[in-house]
Amino acid sequence: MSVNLKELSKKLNLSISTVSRALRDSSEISEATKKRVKKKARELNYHANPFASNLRNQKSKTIAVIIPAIANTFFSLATNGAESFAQEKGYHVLIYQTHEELAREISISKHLQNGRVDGIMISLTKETFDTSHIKELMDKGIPVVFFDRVAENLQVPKITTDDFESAFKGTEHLIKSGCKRISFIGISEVLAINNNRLAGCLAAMQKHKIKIDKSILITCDEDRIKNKQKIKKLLNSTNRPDAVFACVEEIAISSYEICEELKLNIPKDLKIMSYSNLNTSAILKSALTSITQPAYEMGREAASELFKIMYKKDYVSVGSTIVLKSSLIVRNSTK
Amino acid sequence: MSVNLKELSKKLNLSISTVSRALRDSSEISEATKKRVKKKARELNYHANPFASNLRNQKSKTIAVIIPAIANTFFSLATNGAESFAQEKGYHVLIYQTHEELAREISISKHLQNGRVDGIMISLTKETFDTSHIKELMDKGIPVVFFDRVAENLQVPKITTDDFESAFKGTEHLIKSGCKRISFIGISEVLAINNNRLAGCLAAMQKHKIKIDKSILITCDEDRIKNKQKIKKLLNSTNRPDAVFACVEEIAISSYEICEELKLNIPKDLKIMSYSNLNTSAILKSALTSITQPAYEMGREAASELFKIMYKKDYVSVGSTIVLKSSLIVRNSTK
DNA sequence: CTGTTAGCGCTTTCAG
DNA sequence: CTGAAAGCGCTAACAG
Repeated sequence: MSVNLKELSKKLNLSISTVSRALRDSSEISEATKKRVKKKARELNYHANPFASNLRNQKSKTIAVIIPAIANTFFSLATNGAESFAQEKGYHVLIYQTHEELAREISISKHLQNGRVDGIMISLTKETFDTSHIKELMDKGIPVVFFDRVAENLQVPKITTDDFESAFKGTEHLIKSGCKRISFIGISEVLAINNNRLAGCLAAMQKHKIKIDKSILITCDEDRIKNKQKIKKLLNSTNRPDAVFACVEEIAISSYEICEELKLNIPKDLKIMSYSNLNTSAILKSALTSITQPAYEMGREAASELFKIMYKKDYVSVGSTIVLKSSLIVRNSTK
Repeated sequence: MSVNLKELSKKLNLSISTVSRALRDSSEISEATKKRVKKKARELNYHANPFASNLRNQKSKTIAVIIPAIANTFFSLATNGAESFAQEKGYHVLIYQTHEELAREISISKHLQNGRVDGIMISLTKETFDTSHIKELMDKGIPVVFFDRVAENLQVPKITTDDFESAFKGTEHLIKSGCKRISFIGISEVLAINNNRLAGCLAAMQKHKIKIDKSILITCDEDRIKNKQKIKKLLNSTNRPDAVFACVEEIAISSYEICEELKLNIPKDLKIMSYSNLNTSAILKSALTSITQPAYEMGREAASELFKIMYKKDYVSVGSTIVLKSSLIVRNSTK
């Protein structure tokens, strides 16, 4: 169907190897032939078969991005950054969603052991307590980089934001706005981001001598319906918190929706502070106060780190961590 | 590095071809050997090299999704649908962003002529007036499907929503809420979605005898800054419209932000109606009224159509169009 | 500077 | 039911 090197070389009365070299600007080919070859290639609309090259070179010029969900502001921004970086480098990006299921994360990891990609960027699921599937990839020599949802026990570059610090500041902001009973709603008991954010939140409360009530530090799970019920129970109780610190956007939105149902006035009855990137639009700003992660930059940074280790011949990954700064965006009406 | 068929067959004292067949459940292999082979393969953690298979089979089990931007509610939802469908079928998804630039769309198309993917799903850029690059792909025998931003002159399956009808209904809603001076803010003069939405909007105005002022039917372009200025000028003028019909979410958000700057009260001073999928969150609902497209379903539907034509041996694509229904979500405070 | 040749790892006739 | 061998299209070592 498509024209290949053999045909092309025949038309040019040159050997296959000469043509191959000419097309890849090898220094051992004269300028004259290079020009002639390239012209003909364009004429015949020649495009190298990537599988043949990949097979020969043992590399694919492709990276994988594994994320819980693409339809999520943070992850789609990060994917944007990663894809943009990769495109600049002439690389292709395969995308895989785990839908927050460890089983899928494992299955995808297994699939990628075959060398289909030269490197992997991953943000773990809520459920990922064990990372031996990632370890296996590394053992096969496939470069891996974590971003945002990292596993701390693996020797892999990690790109995160300053979760503890930002949560600390965010909570201080709530306290300064007069909140005395702050609830933390998390997404996982195994994810570092969750635990760091919780720790930052608690530290701020401790510093300002706010009583910590463990019964209003809750964790959601996979079940959306149950989560809503949990949050509803929390917000509908007689000694309801006066603020919610939502670990992620998704939870902030659920909380917001429940406030509407319960006719609670935000921010009078309840303040919502959340990690969220929706506030790139003015719209969310008017509804809650948020901690925004530099998501696009994280994607680019992660890709950039990945390329660094991909380019190394004998790749020995180190567990360095790059921490980017989040920023606190204060709700309009609170300022 | 990785174990291959040769090694595996050596360990089993079988020929390469027998092992290959056993692994792919060929009927000409005895159950006993199949079992033995598969067990060993698992033991040795064997994974077929995809490039070798691809080269041999001339197919990649990979599709490409080409979109203007991934960090966009509609496109990320659609990508979610496409990726989910592909994952179910055991296919991989390559993602490419055009960033609304025709030049990139062309460059990506050229890259994909080499057979890296078995099929392509694409949503065009704002600038795409000419689609010969897509035609070239089709001529190379690569199945293509359009979704949302389609080119009407090509014989390709197209998945769209009922743009005219929904815009008509959305505009009627504005009119019934008392609007008398409605502005349409578009994104392109070549995209069918833009023109169909505009047509629907105008038709509703005509039906209800609302005066159409061409000076407030405007089109944005690539320049974000200029766009904001245009919209600001529109909303700051003495005979400002009492409603804006935003062709896409992006424009609705800009309009919203400008209202804040100008201290315009939404929806009292200005109503905003928009195509938007942000309203999956309660948050946007409280700010504007929107027409929501079934984005996830569109992604799945487009993937599904793509697979249909990919599976056909001698693929002759027809220009069938599948139209999905959008829904009008009315702003809370207006109900 | 150009050509010949040997694979990359897999699938698939064709023989047995 | 199993094995030998050719070849997918490209690259790179080796020769000239």
